[in-house]
Amino acid sequence: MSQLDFENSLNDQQLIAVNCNEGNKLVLAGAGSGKTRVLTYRIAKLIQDFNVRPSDVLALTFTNKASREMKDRIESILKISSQGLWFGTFHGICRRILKIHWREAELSERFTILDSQDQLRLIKRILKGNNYDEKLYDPKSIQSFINRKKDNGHRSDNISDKDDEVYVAIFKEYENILKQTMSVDFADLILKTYELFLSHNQILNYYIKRFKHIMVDEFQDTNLLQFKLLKLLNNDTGSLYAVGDDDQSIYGWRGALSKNIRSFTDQFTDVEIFKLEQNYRSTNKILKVANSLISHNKNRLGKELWTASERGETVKIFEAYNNDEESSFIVDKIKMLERDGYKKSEIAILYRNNFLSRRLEEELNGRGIPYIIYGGFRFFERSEIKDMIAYLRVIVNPDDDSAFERTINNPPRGIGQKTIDIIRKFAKADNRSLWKTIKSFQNQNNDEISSRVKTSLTNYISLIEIISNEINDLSLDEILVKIYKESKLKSYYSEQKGEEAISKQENIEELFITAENFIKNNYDSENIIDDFLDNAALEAGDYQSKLDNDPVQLMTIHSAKGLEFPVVFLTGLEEGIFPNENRKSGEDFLEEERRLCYVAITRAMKSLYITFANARYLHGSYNYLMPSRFISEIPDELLESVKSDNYQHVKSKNVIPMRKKDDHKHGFKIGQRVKHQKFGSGVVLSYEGEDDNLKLYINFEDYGSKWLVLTYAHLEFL
DNA sequence: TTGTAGCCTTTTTTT
DNA sequence: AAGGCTACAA
Repeated sequence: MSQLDFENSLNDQQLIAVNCNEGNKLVLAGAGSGKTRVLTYRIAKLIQDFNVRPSDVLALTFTNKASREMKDRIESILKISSQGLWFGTFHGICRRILKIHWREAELSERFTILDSQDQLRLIKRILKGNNYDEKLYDPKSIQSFINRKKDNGHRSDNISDKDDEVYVAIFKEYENILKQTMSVDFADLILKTYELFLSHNQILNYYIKRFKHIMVDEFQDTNLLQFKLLKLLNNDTGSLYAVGDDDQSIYGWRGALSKNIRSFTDQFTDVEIFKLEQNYRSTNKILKVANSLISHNKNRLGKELWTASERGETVKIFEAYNNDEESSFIVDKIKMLERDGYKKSEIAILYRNNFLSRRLEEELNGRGIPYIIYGGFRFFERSEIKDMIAYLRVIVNPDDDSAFERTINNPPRGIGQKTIDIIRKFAKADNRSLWKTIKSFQNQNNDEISSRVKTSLTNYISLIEIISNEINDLSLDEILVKIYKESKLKSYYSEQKGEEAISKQENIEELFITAENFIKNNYDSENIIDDFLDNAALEAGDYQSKLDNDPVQLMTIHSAKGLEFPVVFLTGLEEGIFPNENRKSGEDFLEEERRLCYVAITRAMKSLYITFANARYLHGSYNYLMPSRFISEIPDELLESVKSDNYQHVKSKNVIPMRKKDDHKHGFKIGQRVKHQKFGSGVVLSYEGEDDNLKLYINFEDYGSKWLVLTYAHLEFL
């Protein structure tokens, strides 16, 4: 075994954190301080010098990308195999455990994983089935209610009496259906594993013994249940090695508790804490920008990153007229950076939400620059792919109602809403799945179902059964090809004209290739179909415009966490978009947005461009927007304002000039203070429409942000 | 009853 | 821009 040179690969602080004895450790590590480096070298240290077997180690992350990244790094520094070492996301690892102990977990061997889309559909169906008004009971808030409960370890029979009765009733029915249809949702993967451990001591003990060393990256992202799970596995005898940074906590909306970092010392025994405050990633100037921004947050454990690296270039800020100008500026710069010797894959474009990528994609496409999008319009979320996957799901598990409903009349085969409602009614009455219900129609007369529909149902049943029977003789990709043909989806799409149908067909062809690759990469899989399905639910699949080995990297800030790039473009810095104001804007929420911005800034190693646009197409219409408050929270002297004309770099004191076009014929400006009879005083954030239809978006001090029609609002301009 | 064209609403972030 | 919903034709 070749000896690793720990001394020369790590600085003093890092070395202490890597060389420590076994036991519970907490590494508080700032952005770019070599967090993942420490984690990977620690694993190497355990295996090399502490004689720990790889199979004694469990390495947990939050995103699939982070997990792959860690695995790659470990395998490149460890010259020995990491075989037996479990890498994965919390969800992925729990799925693996549940697949092994499905019987004890009271699951079916081939349970289905519902993604959030499936979950939402199911909730809508329950609402409809009970005649609840969707306006009164918003499906999305019910979805987050259920998820929040489960993330905190509660099921519907274990709920506080403060909760809305209807919500609880829907939660109950929801759980019932999951059970009936042998499905689990994302939260279930964790919760079922937790419950399995609580109810089966011998299983828990096995894993306590097995995972003597548990490593957790991004510890600030753990939720209550994940924390409890770690505590169970730790059992006061194991060693948990957690790495985290409260300033990078950006999953509060998903139930993550950054205070888990603080609870760590109380809840685990003899915790030793290490701090890594030296940043190796970014230049001094980038770091200063990051530090000045995050200092506006009150709720921090407190730490100041420093760096010994060069001062570097000043962070650039670009004010675009609209999103067209923003994207063409970025592509201009990319071409320039390429001439300067940067590889395209060293350049990342980051944005707050996925739809902001669209205009950027167009521009990149139009000007022949290859790119890859991580997440975003996910491959496995495309409707035609979901359709194909749904067929595969029905074949594996016909009781999977969500997949059944997706496939029963797709392509149209004469089974409409009415029929489906009838099937549902019987299914609910008999407490069984939709599939079992239509099977029972075959051998009994039912006057609610016409003979024509009955034939259609029988055809559907035999379609599924015929493919099921051949499942053992065919490979995964052959099964998919067969589904495509036999389901008539193939002829359905090819009869349609238009670009959309063509692109759908192409995507399905792509799915066949994905399946082939999946077989190659998982040759040791015991059940390739199940693994493929779970992979489709748990892993989104990245989308690449065309195959190229040097693409520009596009992703949301959330998925950029943990990564670094020599050049970063941080786009869409406008009020309403970033900070995003879709949810109620409490102080906590704003701080999380600010941390998100901090994460974005600290991804950059050498140069950082921040861009914002005065106007942008949003939801189909043209909107005027204010620059993000985050820009004004960064001291002017740390930013250099650049013009789209490449050669004219103008240093400006006033980074956010008042724009001429804000002066509107109605006599108000964006940023103008106004007074309303009922809502009191506020500030104009943006406007839309003209003349009598002119609507103002006003942020009232006491009532929050509202759209008001100018003609009716009787506003007083102050 | 089903299929579909066109209207209406609605968009955070990930597993 | 895309999905859901409604109204209407077949």
